[in-house]
Amino acid sequence: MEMPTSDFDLALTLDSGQTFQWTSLGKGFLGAIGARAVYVEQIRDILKFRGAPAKSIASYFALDHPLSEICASFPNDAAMQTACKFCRGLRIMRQPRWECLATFITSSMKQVAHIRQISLSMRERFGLRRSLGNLHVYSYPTADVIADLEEEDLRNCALGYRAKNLLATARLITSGEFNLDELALLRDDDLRAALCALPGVGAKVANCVMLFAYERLRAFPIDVWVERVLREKYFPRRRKLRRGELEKFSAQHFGAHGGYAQQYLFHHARKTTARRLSAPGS
DNA sequence: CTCCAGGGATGAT
DNA sequence: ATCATCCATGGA
Repeated sequence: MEMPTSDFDLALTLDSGQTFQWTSLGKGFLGAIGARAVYVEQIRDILKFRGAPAKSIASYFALDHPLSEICASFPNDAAMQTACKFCRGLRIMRQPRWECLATFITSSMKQVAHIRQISLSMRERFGLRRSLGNLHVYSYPTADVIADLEEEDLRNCALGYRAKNLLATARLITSGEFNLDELALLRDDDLRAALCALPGVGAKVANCVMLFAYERLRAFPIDVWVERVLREKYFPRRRKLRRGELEKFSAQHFGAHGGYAQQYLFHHARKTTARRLSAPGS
């Protein structure tokens, strides 16, 4: 099957650090949407896909987001405009709630490559094997499945100290004490506070989950990369600057689609900041 | 080898 | 409220 798209860059979107499961295969990507194995491939403005209905694909990749309007709402400063140009076609996807929450609990103090490794390891060990022809992927393990594991099972997936938090959160959800779907009714501040009550969830992870799984496009996660960008580009000569000031500034400066702005700043910084190379001539 | 990563919880100012 | 420290792991 195939469908037309506009203002969409599949490879860019999948490489922007919001999801950690898709693997490059041939000209496209293989992954899972919920519990379905899916293959997607983009040729110019045509999106070819197998494994899920068009409606599901379009929703997952948020092809309905008015990207040109969103970009037009960004502040007209140099850093933002540079990032915006660099990220043309990058969309904030609609991810399943538990999958997104759990993945970002495991993301603490981990590089994107590590999060990906943890995520894939958990899928292979505890997820459901799903096939698409002769291709195979694994769904993300449900909260119920994880709740029945031991901490060591998760540590074997390289979660380290994060294992305890993920296990505790899974058990809160499985017990019915905490319902991720009911939270969708809450306004942003209440949703954030509710998520922060979960073990292993602080402001940053809560904002990621709000942005990537609750479609709260104003949520502005501040990780080490985004904090660097804010300090260097928006507050150059201010050595002492409180964290709270950065949060206040970003909430008012980037506006109703601050989450998109944040994602563009994040991805641009991560892809253009040269890693320190070892001493030349060695 | 060293450095650092899409941080959070805890306890001390 | 803000800061210091600890927590595990492995790619670069």
